[in-house]
Amino acid sequence: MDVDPHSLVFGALSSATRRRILDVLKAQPGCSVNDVASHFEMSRIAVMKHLKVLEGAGLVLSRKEGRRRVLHFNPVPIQEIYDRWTTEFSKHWAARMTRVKYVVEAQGDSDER
Amino acid sequence: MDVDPHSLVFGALSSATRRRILDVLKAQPGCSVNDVASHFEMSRIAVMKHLKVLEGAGLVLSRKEGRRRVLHFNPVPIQEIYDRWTTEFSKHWAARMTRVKYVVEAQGDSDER
DNA sequence: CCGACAGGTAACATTTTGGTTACCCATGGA
DNA sequence: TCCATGGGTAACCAAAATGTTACCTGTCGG
Repeated sequence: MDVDPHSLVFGALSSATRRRILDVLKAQPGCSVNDVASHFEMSRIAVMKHLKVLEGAGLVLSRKEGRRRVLHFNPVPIQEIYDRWTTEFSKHWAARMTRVKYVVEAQGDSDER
Repeated sequence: MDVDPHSLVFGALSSATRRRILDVLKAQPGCSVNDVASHFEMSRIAVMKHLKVLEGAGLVLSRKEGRRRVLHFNPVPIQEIYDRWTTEFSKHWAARMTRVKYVVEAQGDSDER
């Protein structure tokens, strides 16, 4: 995994567990680390590490409140990737569909992997 | 990294190298493995492994043509994630911006990471 | 004040990732 | 035919990711 923001966000989202954590934070904004951990089988420490990855990608915002850490989902990084990739891929989408269809058909008899 | 399609696509995109490979395939559709490898410092084998990851995520389509392997970028998996996440996050975006702003301001004095 | 509770660190084990070199196979051109 | 070219596999290695347990720190409630 690299250091640029894109890689951090994609890397964070590449784990089903972390995406589930985001779901929890969306459903219960402002909840604590233990609140999140209670939804998973793994140890609280493992959840904390996932939270650190998510926070490093900017997908989670947190602050200490007394002895609790208050967690919030932050959609902004996703929105940013969204905006960039829309403009970048929009020219490929409709235009490419025919080509992709051709490729898929043409490889019908080839070796798959 | 898990096995579900989402994780595969996000995982594939989490590497700047692999995103650059996609750029090459977008610019030179139908090019060969060596064509791609010529754009990078690393060995051809390393590039092939990246291509395998991309193909596993459905982002690259390939077929054998003589002794060459012909490569194409496939935007469909990104489009699918796009569609799903649009509907899933759209309710959070505009609505959340005020909350996020609040959170950011409120944590102004807290520890950052 | 003191114990329970929430969180954080450290050290460790295991698995996955990302790269290498060495070697093999197939094909296409002279 | 024969060899250069493109591709593929195997074995190996270092580093990073992902989980664990053990232990420490700070804060809230009684």
